[in-house]
Amino acid sequence: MRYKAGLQTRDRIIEATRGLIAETGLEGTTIKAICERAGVLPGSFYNLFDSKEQAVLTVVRDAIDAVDPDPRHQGPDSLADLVDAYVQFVTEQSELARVYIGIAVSGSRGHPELRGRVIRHHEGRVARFAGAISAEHPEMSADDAGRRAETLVTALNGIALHRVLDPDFDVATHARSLLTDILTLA
Amino acid sequence: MRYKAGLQTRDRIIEATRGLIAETGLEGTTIKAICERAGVLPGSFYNLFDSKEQAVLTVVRDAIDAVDPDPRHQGPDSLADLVDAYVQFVTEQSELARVYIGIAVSGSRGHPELRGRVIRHHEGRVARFAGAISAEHPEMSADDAGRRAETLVTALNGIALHRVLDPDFDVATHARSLLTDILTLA
DNA sequence: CTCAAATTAGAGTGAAGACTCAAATACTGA
DNA sequence: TCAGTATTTGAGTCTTCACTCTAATTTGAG
Repeated sequence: MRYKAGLQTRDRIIEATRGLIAETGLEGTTIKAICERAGVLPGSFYNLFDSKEQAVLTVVRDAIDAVDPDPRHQGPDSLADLVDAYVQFVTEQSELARVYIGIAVSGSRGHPELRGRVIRHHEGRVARFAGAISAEHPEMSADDAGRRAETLVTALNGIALHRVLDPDFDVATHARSLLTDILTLA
Repeated sequence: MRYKAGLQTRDRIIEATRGLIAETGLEGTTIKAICERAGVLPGSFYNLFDSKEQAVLTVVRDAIDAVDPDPRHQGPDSLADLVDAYVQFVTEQSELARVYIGIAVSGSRGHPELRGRVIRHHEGRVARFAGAISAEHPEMSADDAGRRAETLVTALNGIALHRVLDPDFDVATHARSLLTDILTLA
């Protein structure tokens, strides 16, 4: 992979793999299908990847990262921004969202590394949401903020899950309702 | 399947299939694996089922039904009861919960019947939750109750999803928090 | 008890899967 | 330009899958 032809081919293979995982799941993601979609022959595939698994894991890792595009950014996000970012991810990158949810359920089996990665990622997101909640509701205890953050993030994943099932599901509206409900104080 | 030996064998096959789907996903659910786990040979399997798919679909339909064990019961459920029932399902029948969530994501592809079934089932659940909310909060508009019910059910599925990832996740606590938050009026 | 039907045994089939390899071709640094 | 490496080709291997088939065994109604 030193010539640009190789890099381009690699990109096409990754793209084809991502599309197939999103559209047909791991079941339909065969070497044959990947190669056809990428316009490549098996030999080329194996010149660039050690195994099918390697290509799949690359796609999955990208999907996990895409959920939260800027994890290092420590700035003071508003809660609404965080929620909107997730809504945008779920609706605009629905392929990756599908991969993310799918892998969270089934793909983590046999891949403890992925499971750990998803869980750690989730914890990071909860922390960020908790920070935003605390900032906007200084009167709330840290414990309470953390609990609400965890509930909120988990529930948002539920919304994403449902959207995978029903493409017409109104993600934005429900996400905002959720936010309002969870932060309405008695 | 007229002799009791056949019925027992059928039960063992279904049980084995359910366990395999939950533990290894559809990927690891092969005829060989099912037969080994059930203590049966392929010939017996195909004497009782037309195809592997038939056995899998049987398990999946059971899982969907188990989410809401008594859908006809029109009595005045309390919201807390409904939530508790789901918590109980998720924690005590985690195998079926895994199957349900897994199928919601990937298994519905290529099986429009299943997708429709899951969505209809979801709508039924939302209606039931909405009824309970309205009963407990007569001052709330029907629209508002419906919206909150949809958010609640979807968020509960998110909790179930997370529990599939992390067996230590405290489903009961989060489900109750969610209920409180969503029904706290400004 | 008996016999037809149900069930089980277990080797075998064809298709499809992931992956390999040696030869041909394309690319690029020197 | 050209030598050497990267890339592509495409037929081929080996494994596993779902599923079949025939013969043997078990069941239970009459």
